[in-house]
Amino acid sequence: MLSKKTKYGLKALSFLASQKDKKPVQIAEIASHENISQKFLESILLSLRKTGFLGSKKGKGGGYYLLKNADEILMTDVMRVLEGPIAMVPCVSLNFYEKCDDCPDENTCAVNKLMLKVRDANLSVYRHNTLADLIIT
Amino acid sequence: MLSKKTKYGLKALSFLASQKDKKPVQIAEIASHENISQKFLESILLSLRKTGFLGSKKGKGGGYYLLKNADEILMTDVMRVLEGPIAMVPCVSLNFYEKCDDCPDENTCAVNKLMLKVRDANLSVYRHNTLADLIIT
DNA sequence: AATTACCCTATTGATTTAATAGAGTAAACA
DNA sequence: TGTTTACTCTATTAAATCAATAGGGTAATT
Repeated sequence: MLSKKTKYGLKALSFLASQKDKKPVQIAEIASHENISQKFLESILLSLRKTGFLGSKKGKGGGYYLLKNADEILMTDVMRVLEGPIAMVPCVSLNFYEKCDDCPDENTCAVNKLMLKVRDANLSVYRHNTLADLIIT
Repeated sequence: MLSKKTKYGLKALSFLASQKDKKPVQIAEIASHENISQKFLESILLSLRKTGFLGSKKGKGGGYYLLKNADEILMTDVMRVLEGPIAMVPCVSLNFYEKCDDCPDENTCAVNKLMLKVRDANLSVYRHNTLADLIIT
């Protein structure tokens, strides 16, 4: 299951990408437009800022805005920040590899073999989609 | 993340599929060979029996065995029983569809659009792999 | 009849998730 | 310069899910 955090994060990014200009948008406006708990959204936007996707401006007329063009924001990067590893098991993860403690040999592991294919399929989707591809004009 | 239930279930199925004949294998033997808590494995095998993947035999010489050939067991079916819906959000699920209560319109939803592609990619993997494909001789 | 091994229910501890509360801080504008 | 606005941060909590454990019950085989 996709976490609410990821879901809300994607919706917020899409909303920002659909703005005409790159003027800051207030948290409250994003939250109400996308039906998201404002406080929860705050923490999500904060993590997107800390990872370089968003910029923020304080004070009157402040808010959040995209730091790059939507078509330069890859879904692989967004998903890794919001949802974590793309792989379903650590032993097939590119960025978060870990050996399974219960598995004697990855080369003969049925789970490993299947999850490797699943990972590749998912990666392929995320690599070929940018934030711009999610916007429906 | 893949749940332990699914992981263990896949390992147990693979172990059964790798047997020379279709004689019943005891829970204890599967558990020790695959490093799985025996009691936990019991409940998993039980659910696989109730969903028609396994047969069981009681008494001495009893155990679990595959009801079909490994190449007739599709990963889509196995995954749906063990892990649940393949889709990451209910609004793109084929077998477990549900409308998102926070989303006014699926047709313009960025999350929906992306997760539809992800679902198709995953389905494609699971549909083209059977239990036989997981076995490394 | 005794043994073996499956079958079932209930409970628990740990972890994660989603949300809430409340105080703090920095920037803009009059 | 002071006030408003809106982002920033920490802590807490309620709920849900996951993984495992315990223990007794039942059915089939020898």
